[in-house]
Amino acid sequence: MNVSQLPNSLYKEDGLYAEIIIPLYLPKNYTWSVPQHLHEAIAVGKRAEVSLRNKKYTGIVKKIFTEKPAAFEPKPVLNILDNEPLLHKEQLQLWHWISDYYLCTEGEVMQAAVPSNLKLSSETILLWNEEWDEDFGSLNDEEFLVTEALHIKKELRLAEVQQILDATHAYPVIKRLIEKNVCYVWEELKEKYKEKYETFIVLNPVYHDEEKLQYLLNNWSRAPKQMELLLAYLHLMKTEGEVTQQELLKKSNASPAQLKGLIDKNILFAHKRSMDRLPSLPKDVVIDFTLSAAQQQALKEVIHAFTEKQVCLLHGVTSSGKTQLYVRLIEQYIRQGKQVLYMLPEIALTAQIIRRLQKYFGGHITIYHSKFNANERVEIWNKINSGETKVILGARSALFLPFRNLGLIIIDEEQDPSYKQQDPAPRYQARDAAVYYASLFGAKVLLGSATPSIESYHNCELGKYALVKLTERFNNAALPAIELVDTKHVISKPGEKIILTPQLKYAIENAVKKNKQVILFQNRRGYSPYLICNACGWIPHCRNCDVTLTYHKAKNKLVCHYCGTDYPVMYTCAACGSHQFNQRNFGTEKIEETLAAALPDVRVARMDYDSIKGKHDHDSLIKLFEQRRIDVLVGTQMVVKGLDFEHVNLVGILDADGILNFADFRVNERAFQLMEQVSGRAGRRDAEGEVLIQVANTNHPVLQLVKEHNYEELYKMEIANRRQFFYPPFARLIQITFKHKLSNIAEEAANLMAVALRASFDQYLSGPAEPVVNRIRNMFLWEILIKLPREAAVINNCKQQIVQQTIIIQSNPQYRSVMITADVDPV
DNA sequence: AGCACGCCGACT
DNA sequence: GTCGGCGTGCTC
Repeated sequence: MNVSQLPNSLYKEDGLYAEIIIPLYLPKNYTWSVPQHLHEAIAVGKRAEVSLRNKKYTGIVKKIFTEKPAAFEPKPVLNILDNEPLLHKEQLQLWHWISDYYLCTEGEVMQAAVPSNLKLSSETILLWNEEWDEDFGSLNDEEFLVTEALHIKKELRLAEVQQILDATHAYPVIKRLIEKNVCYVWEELKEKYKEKYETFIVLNPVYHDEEKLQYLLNNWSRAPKQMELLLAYLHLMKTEGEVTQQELLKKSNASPAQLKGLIDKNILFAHKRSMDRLPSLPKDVVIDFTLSAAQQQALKEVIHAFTEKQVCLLHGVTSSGKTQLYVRLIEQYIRQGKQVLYMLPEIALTAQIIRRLQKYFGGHITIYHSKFNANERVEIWNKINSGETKVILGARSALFLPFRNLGLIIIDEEQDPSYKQQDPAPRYQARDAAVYYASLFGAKVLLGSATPSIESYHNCELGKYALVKLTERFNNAALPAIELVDTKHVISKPGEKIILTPQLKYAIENAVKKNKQVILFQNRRGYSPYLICNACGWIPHCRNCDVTLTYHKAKNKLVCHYCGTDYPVMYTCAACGSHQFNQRNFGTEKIEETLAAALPDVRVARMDYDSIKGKHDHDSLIKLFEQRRIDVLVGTQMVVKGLDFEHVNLVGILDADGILNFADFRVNERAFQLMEQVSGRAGRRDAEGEVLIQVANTNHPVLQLVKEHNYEELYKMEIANRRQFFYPPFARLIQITFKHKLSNIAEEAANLMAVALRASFDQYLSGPAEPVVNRIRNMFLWEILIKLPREAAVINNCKQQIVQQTIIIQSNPQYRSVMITADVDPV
């Protein structure tokens, strides 16, 4: 241990104690004592092996101190697992900030932050007790099965026992076996990360001598296959330089036995070498473009803004070439030897952008997102920790990597909701956490967006962030012309929406004729968003989530888009017994079908959550579209994120009413952002971009703003709305805790929420708070109704009673809690 | 997380 | 009467 970490007077070999974060939901961090022999090794940020309730865990040392805790007797730290700290003080500070700000434990942050292969937890192993009297008769069936297996193997892992006993009740059986002295248990920590080895084949150096090699070949007797293999090897070596065993066998069609023959004869050697899983590219910076005058100017402004402010918002219209600006900025930081974190929403991390950046930064850049497997993550982690990697391109979880001298964080598409982690704790907003994180390094943050979030824009208005605008499209392409197509007067069946207006149909035909491509956007997957009973108007809902079920034609199922459960198609109305259902509205699946019927010569493909099973499907679909083997791409939000297609000049928004009527409390912002993003896909390389918006409510104010790309006006409108009806732009997190089950408490909870919020409103609002509070009450009521049933299902529908009703702003992990997040203002 | 302990309904 | 599910408390 580094003595300087201790207060001066306490170098003495007194007791040493460590506060250690373990990846569990514990009310606070626990303390372990550090035995003498680990005094040297222990340091803040290293992993420690500790035992808690007789299970072993890997934790991170957070603090080292000498005062003995009075309240309990600490157990000893069992081991220190690292030679060098895995984390630095900045990461630990970040964890602490997140746990405090977003109301969770540091253990939960650790769970999200550290790759699973670095968090070992113990494995229970049963060991055969040689001294057992082998009285098999005393065992019941289950005990006998386990004992039998153990008798043969002498050692069983918990997972194996669970396999024998079908999982659920392995523990009681094991317990009885221990009591009966059949076995005893052992807890073992396993390092899960494994280095990757590759076997290389090398020629015995003796034969580097041309003559000797010739002699060998000329005097070859028997084993003609081996000779063939050797020749194949020599050829490969000449062309590739290095030859791996795998490659050699594949290319020569030889068998491992033949290779072994050559190795046994000492002609070839095989040796194993530890390999990098990540492809290594040359560490060059090759930037082969020049910025336009407008980009140049914006870059200058950003750099200047960073001399005064920590955060800068770059508001650039779609296709203004924000990425190129980032690239230039990143270049500057790399040249200063600083690290850069470039964050993108997960969905935008496509092969397209990755390829582009790798072209510029080669081996300096590393990608990090959830699709990487655990071993790869460890390698990325180490490369950042050692400072070898300068640039990380990653999704929100990349924030937790152990940067050492971070200089810049770029958050592209900063308004994207996927920066918020919703489901498992920590529920954090990565964009805001990044602002805090950067401040720990004195690093700068660049937020980029064509449609900034209201929060960030507001921070600019307040003077907290700097604002730089980029209003010109790259290559001087004009923004696409936006045209509304009124669907009110297009004849269709009553209650049904028109999918393809004649105007849009004509425009598609026209675009395809000109060899251009088309993107059609519909914010609904599936075939029909809901079925409705013809007789009584009953609509099938999900049992768990209480949301309407979407009909999927391909699967012939009703699917809940909230929890994913599917139900058989209903033929009988649960309310009135009628057998007639109408399909209301349309989703991507139906559009695809309609198009195929209306325009049989046009090649149509669909891109949504259903048509893309693996990451691979996504990439290959994009490739097909890029290669122009598809004319029309129908899709959900997926088609808008981070893709740059050169030949699209028509974009259709099929049901703008659906977007404008979002049952969402931020209607205008979301609707504007979505339409702006979608329409930005048109005409990125030429001046002929065209956007058709099919809409019945043509007077909606947001449509006008979309046509004008008038973000400023939208912002004003939105802020005014929030002040009047909703909530202050930046409410703090609110958490309600219930000490028992949740069910008929939604109303109650919403009331409580309203009470708590009323107080916070006084700061922001001058007028009467009542309308605001009512609106919020309803909003939270909705949230709770939607979200609680899932929670309640987990906790198994118990009694309808709140034992404790408190709204706490501080965390109290003792209790089960429901948390509702509002957007949070970064400190 | 996981495991022990205590409380109430089903039942060999 | 007990067996066992479920809910609650506790772990350095």
